[in-house]
Amino acid sequence: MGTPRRSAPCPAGESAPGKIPEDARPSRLRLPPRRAIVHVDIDAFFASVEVLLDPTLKGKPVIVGGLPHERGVASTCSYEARTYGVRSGMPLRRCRQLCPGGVFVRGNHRVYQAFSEKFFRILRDYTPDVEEASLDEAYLDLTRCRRLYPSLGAAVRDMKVRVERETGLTVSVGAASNKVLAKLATRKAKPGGLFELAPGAEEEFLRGLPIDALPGIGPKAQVVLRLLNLRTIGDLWGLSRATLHSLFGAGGDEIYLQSRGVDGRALAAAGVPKSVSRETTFLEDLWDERLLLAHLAYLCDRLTLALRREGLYAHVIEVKARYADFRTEARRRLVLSPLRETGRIFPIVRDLFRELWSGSRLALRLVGVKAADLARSRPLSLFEPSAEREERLGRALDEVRAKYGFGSVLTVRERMLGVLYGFEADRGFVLKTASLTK
DNA sequence: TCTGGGGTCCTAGGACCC
DNA sequence: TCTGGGGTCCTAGGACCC
Repeated sequence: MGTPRRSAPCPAGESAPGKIPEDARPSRLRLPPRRAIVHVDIDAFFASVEVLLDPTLKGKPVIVGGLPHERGVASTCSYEARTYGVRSGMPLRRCRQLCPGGVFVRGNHRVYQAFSEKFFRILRDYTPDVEEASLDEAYLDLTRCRRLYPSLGAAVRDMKVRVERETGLTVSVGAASNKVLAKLATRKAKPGGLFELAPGAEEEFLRGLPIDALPGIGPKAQVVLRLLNLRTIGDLWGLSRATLHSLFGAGGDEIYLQSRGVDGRALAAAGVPKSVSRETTFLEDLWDERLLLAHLAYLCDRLTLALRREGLYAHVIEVKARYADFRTEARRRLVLSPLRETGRIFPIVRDLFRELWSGSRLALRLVGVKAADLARSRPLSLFEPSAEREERLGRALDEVRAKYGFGSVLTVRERMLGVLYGFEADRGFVLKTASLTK
């Protein structure tokens, strides 16, 4: 099996709070040094960037994710918006109800990406051991760098000041002996603070935290735990590992260990991604097969653009559909020779889509395509001239679209399928099959 | 409160092979 | 002939995270 998502039981290695479970007790003979893990999180990232781009938004409730009449949710909101009860993940229409004066923006991922790159460049000045947990979230392992810094605390404060000065964004920082404790420390530091969890203070720190603060406990697990009348992390200590395992499978073992502050995970190294996907939720449900296929062709083009940019080939192609009633189905196919050309991927997508959709013919609210089981290179023996031609076509399209926008040029396939772009002043070329009703 | 987009990992069942 | 057990691959779906 792959690397565990959360902590692997760490036999000898973790400094942990008082209630160390028997099966996770470190060996007495050789205690490795306590690790120095720092978690850094940009406060209200997307919304804060929007305020930097447009200073008149400062102090206003900013909600990033879309316009309030659109289908969608808030991906980030400013702290001002949070005072109205708005939260990330909340449907936009609900946000507007709670906060009618809110400033709604669609957001610009490319700009966020650029800020994120700057953020990580600064962090890497302090240690090479940096994990990119997301665009706005990082773990640093300063254990190996201890001797470089007279005081770890001073180094972390210096890093925080530099990030804030050079990006204009505020960050929250947590420091502890492992990842889960550092992340929980950051939660306490928010917004904009720094919290260092002192050795020996872990048990008291964890005891009173709400159960949903623990990574890995989502909405479903919360329902179960609430039925058991468990509200805090301390309450979890009363459950045996076997009980948690029977409730949540492998995730239950992680909950057992992490609720006790035990987490032996090393920082994840950047590597080949596992999958790349592109999907769209339509403004209104669609049932016209021609339009749906046209949109899938467009998504294939965006997908292969991403594959070419990252130098990746796919062994698995997947199509996803979400019905008007929100049920979601997917079909995938394993291909023997790895792909990244639209001309080869789209026929597979079309077949999978017809297989998927032929039965019910309910209207669809979403379609998506995914490339998985990715590899950096195509095996030499499978070289085929037609693939080479497709590849060149793809690269040429990338260049034109980089210059003039995605909708500036359509492939023959897209024309035949009826892909339709329009030009909108504020957004450039916009796919019209996705917004037929407006 | 009609519910995004881009990811990761886990689980379960069936096919297939020995 | 009336019946195995284990391992692995593949597919589909779901929980969770930001």
